[in-house]
Amino acid sequence: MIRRITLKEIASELNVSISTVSKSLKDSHEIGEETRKKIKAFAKAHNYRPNNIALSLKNRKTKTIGVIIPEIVHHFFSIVINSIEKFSTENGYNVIIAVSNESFEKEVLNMETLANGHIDGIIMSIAKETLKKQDFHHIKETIDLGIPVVLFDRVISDLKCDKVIVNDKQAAKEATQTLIDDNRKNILLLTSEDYVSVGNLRTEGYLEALKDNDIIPDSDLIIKVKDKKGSELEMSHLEDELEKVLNTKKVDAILGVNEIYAGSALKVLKKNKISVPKEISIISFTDGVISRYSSPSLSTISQHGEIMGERSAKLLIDKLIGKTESNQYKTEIINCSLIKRESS
Amino acid sequence: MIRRITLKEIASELNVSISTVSKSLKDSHEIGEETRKKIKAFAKAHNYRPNNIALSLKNRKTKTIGVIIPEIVHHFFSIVINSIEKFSTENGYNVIIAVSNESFEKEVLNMETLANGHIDGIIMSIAKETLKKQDFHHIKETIDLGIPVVLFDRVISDLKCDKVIVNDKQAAKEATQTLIDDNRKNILLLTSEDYVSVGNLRTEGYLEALKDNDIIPDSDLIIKVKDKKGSELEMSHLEDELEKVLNTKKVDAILGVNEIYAGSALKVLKKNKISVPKEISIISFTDGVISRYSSPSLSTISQHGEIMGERSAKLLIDKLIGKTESNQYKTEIINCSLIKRESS
DNA sequence: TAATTTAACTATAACGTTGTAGCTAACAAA
DNA sequence: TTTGTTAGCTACAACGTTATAGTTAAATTA
Repeated sequence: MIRRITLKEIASELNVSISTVSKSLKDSHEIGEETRKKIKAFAKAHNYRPNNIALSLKNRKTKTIGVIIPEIVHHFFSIVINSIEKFSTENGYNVIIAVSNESFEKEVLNMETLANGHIDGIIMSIAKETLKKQDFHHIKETIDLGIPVVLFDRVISDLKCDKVIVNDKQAAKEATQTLIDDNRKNILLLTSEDYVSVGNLRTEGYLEALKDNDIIPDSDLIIKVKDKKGSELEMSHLEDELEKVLNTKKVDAILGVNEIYAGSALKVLKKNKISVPKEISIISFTDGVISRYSSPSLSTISQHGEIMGERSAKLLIDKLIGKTESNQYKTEIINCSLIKRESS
Repeated sequence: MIRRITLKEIASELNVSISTVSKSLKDSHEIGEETRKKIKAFAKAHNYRPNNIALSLKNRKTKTIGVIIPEIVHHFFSIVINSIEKFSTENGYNVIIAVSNESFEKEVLNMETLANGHIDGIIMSIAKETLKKQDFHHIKETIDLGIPVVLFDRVISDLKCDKVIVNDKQAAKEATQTLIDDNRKNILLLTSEDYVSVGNLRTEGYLEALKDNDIIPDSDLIIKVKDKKGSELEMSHLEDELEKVLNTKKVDAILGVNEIYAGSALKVLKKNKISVPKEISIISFTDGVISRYSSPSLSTISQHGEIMGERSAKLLIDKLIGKTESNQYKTEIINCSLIKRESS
C-alpha cells in the first residue's frame, strides 16, 4: 500500500519549499525552468494527485452535486439520475444520491446531511409525504444557506429555486382528446391521491378535455389509487376498485397517470377477458420498460426523463459556476410526447 | 443568505478561544459548566454544524462510499444501488454514484476521480468492455492506495478485495433441470457474449444440466446475443436469430440470462403465434418489472439484488471501520431462487 | 559605485477542525 | 511561606492546499 504523496513530501524530498512545488506544478513562471521540470518529473514519477478534500476546504467548493429522489427502483427516476450523472460528470461534477423513499422525515434527514456535507448544490424531486404535509422548511433552509436547489417533476411554486417540469395538464388533456377522437367517451382515469401535484395536474387535464367535448365527468370513473407503503397493497387496491367499476359501468378507455397503474389495469382486463385496445384502449404516463414489454404494448406519454435530468443539472451547474445570477430563478417546461403503441 | 457559523466566529463572539468552543461542544469537562452551557446555547441558537470537509481533511475519512456500476437504468443494478444507499445511510455513509456505461475508459476515469476524491471505499460491478479487455490495472491501483474495494455480481477472482456473487452456475443448472423435469428437452439458451463472466457461468450450468440428463447440446440452440451500443440493435439481432432458429429447429423451452432477452423472446413467440408455456416455456434470470407485467408473466431466477447490495455495503463498511482485517478478503455467495410464474 | 530592477525562490496565513501541551490563578497541603 | 495540585482556560500544530507578501542574490541601470 502506497499512500498518496503530498506537496510537503515532495518539497522535503527535493529540498525546496512547499510553495515552490505547488507553483511548479501549476507551471508558474515564478519558478525557474530547471526546478520546475525537476519537480514535475518527480511528481509524475510518484503519481502525485492533489488532495481534493484539501482543495474543497480551501475553495469552499466540492464539485459535487447532491440528488434527492423519492425512489431509485423506478424507471423515470433512474433515467433522470442517469442523465444528471452523465451531464454532471461531463462538467466535472460528482453526484451523491440520497433516497427519500417518499418519506418526509427521511427527506429532511437527507437534506440535512447533504447541506452540511460535501455538496455544492442539490437537485431534488419532492417526496409524496412532504407534498401531503406541505412542509418545505428544510428546502427553504438549504436555500437560505446559499446552497442552490433545483426541483424537478414534483415541484412547488413558491420556492426560490429553479424548476424543471413537464406540461402535465396539457399532455393529459391531449391524451384524453386522442381517446375521445377515437370515439371513446367513457374514459376511466387511474390517478394518485390529491396531494401529488403531478397527479392532480393530469386529472385537471383529463377533466378539461371532457369538458371541451361536453362529456360530463363521472366520479365513479376516477379511481384515486391509495398510496400504501409496500406497493403490493397499493396494486391490490387498484385491482379491486377497477374490477368493481368494470362490472358496473361502461368503460371504453383508460388513462393512467403512470405505467405501473396501467400495467396493473392491463392485467385486470386480461383476467376479465376484455380485449385491448378493441374494447378498452389504454394510454398511460411514464414511458418505461413495462409499456414496451407488456402485451399489448402500451401507448404512453413520455416525460423525457433524460431531458429533465440534463436540464436540471445544467440549471444547477450554471448557478454554481456563476454563469447565471444566483437570485434569479427559471422554470423550464418540457413538452411530453405521446408514443403510440398497441394499446390505443 | 446566512453562511454557516464556524467555531472561530463563535469564539470571537463570546470572547473565548476556539479550543474552548470546540471542547464545550464536545462536552469536555476541561471546560467549566457555565462556559460550556453558554457556548452550547449560542451554538444552538446559531444553528452551528461542524464543517464536514474540514473534518474529512483532519480525519482522513470522508464517510462516503463510491459506487461504480455499468448502468443505472436497469432493474437489477438499481435495486442494488438502492440497497447500498439504504444500508450506507443507516450506517452514516453517503453514496456517490458513477456510471461506466459498460465502457472501460469511463470506468477507469470514474475510478480515478473517486480514488483521489471524496470517498473512503468503492463498491463496483465491472463493465463488459473491461471484462473483455481483461485489464484491471485501475482496480489494482486503487486497492494499492489502501482504498478498499468490494466487487459484486461481475467479479474477477484474482483481486485483493471482497466479493459478492450469486451461484450463477448452480442456478442455471437447476433452472435447466426444472425445464427438463417438465419434459422439455430442446432448450434454447439466450446468453451474452463469452467475456461476460456471469453469462459464461450460466451457460456452464445449462450445459452441465444437459449433460447430467444425457442430452447432447446443440450449438444452434445457443444464441449469444451481440452487444451493441444502443440496445435497439442488440434486440433486433436477438429477434432475428431467434426467429431463424424457431423456423429450423424444434424448441420447447427457453432459458434467458436476463429478462430483457426473455421479454424480447416472448415478443417473437407471440408474433409467431407460439403459445407460452404450452409450446415453449420460458425461465429467465433477473427478477424485474418486465417479468411481472409481461403476459404471460415470466418465471424468473431472482439474484436478490437487495441482499447483494446490503452485503456489499456491509463488507465495505466493516473494513472501513476496522471491524474486519484489511488484508483478509471474503467472497460471499448468494443463492438465487426460482420464482415460478406463468411462463413455465 | 550606489540605486534599482528582476529572477527565483520562501514564509505565512488561511480554509475549519481537533488533540496535545502549556499557561494562570486559586486553593490545599506541608 | 513555599510547594503542589487542580480547575479552567488558551496556544499551537496538523490535515493539504494556494495566494499574497516577503526575501535574497544577481543583474541592470544611472
